[in-house]
Amino acid sequence: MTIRLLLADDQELIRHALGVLLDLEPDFEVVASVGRGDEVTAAALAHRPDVALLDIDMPGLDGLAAAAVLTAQVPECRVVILTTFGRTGYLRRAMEAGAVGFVVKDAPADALADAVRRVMAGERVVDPTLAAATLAAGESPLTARERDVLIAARSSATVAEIAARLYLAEGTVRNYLSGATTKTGTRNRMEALRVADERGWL
Amino acid sequence: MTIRLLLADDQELIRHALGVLLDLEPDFEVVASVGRGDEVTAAALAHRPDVALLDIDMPGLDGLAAAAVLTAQVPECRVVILTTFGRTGYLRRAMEAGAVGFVVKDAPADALADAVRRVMAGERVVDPTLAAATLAAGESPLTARERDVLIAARSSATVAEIAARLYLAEGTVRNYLSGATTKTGTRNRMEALRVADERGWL
DNA sequence: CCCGATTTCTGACAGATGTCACGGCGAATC
DNA sequence: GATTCGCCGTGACATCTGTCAGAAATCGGG
Repeated sequence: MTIRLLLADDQELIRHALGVLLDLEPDFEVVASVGRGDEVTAAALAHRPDVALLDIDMPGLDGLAAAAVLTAQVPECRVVILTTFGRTGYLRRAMEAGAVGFVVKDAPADALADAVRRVMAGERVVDPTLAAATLAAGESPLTARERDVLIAARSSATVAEIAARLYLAEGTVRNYLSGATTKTGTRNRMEALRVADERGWL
Repeated sequence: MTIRLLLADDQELIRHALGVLLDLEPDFEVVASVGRGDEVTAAALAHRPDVALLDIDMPGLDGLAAAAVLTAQVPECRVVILTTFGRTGYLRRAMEAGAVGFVVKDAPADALADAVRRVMAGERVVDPTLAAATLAAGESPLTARERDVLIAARSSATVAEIAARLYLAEGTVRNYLSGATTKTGTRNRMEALRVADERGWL
């Protein structure tokens, strides 16, 4: 019984190389391969893969959102997130989105095939180094409001804009941003934003 | 006559997948594969590859520096830089470091093998989309001093620290940073730094 | 219902940041 | 030689940003 795979990664060269690598395994077959997050569900419906390997950085729809849609619409397809080590903060959200595996691109060569087989066996698979790092990062210490403000800060450059968008006084916004920078151990809101984002606190 | 290849990329899974992909070509043979920039030269001396494929993001020594060392010490080995689309600003510096090819990971699947063969035939190979983008980004509009200050700003967080390091008045540093933000079309020095870095202006 | 604790929100203040107008210097041009 | 132009360096000014102490609102337990 061969395992049918769907592959999603926006870097075509990488996607193709991974496809070749996986197709070499006698019990694997890559049945679909897409370069955009918003093509994942359609491809899954058309080709009925057993496992979907999704990158996080993709145009259209990111891998986490794609995972959520996919698990809702094609529940028999198991989702494995495959991404860069820097994006490890998304582990928790990936699990909430219904993923059952999380493999980093720094992992040893055979980790991917191994993860696929174990996922098919019903296990959840997470790189142990990664799990430890996530555990160390811990729960988000940010309050709901601090998170809101940080998210708004991502698209709005100035405090006044954020205040206007959230219907807050400027002082309030500055206060939340200050709290966020303290809790992230950074020195300004730009760094706080980056750190919080990396740790999956947004 | 088979073409001997050296592969350098810090993401082991990706490196292995690319290795498998290239080894499938009948006229290619991957003779060395390393995960750090500072291992490139030693591996090249030991295995005498015809072409070295180098990623830019690597620990130890980045791909550009590795390319410079490699072309100096093993001049018969041709260097092809293989990297992410976001790092395209490094094209000029890659060429200055002695690279004869520049392939992005977004390229079509056969672009890499094609690039290797053309490089072996004595051609220089650059993705046309990429060349156009680089041309559009153009020469750096930054003055020498503005570049210095931006580079110092990368490691020092505050204006006072930069001023102390470069023996300038704080006002002067602020002035250069202001110039840099204007020329990059950004709103603060953080963004200016990021943009200038992406475009290879540093 | 009341009390304390937590969260939300605000204005005030000091310090950092970005912009401006200015003078000095060297190279290219007329 | 005089002029023009671009780059380097500086201080002054208005604005933005981060931190603080504390008021109002919310919530859960006694």
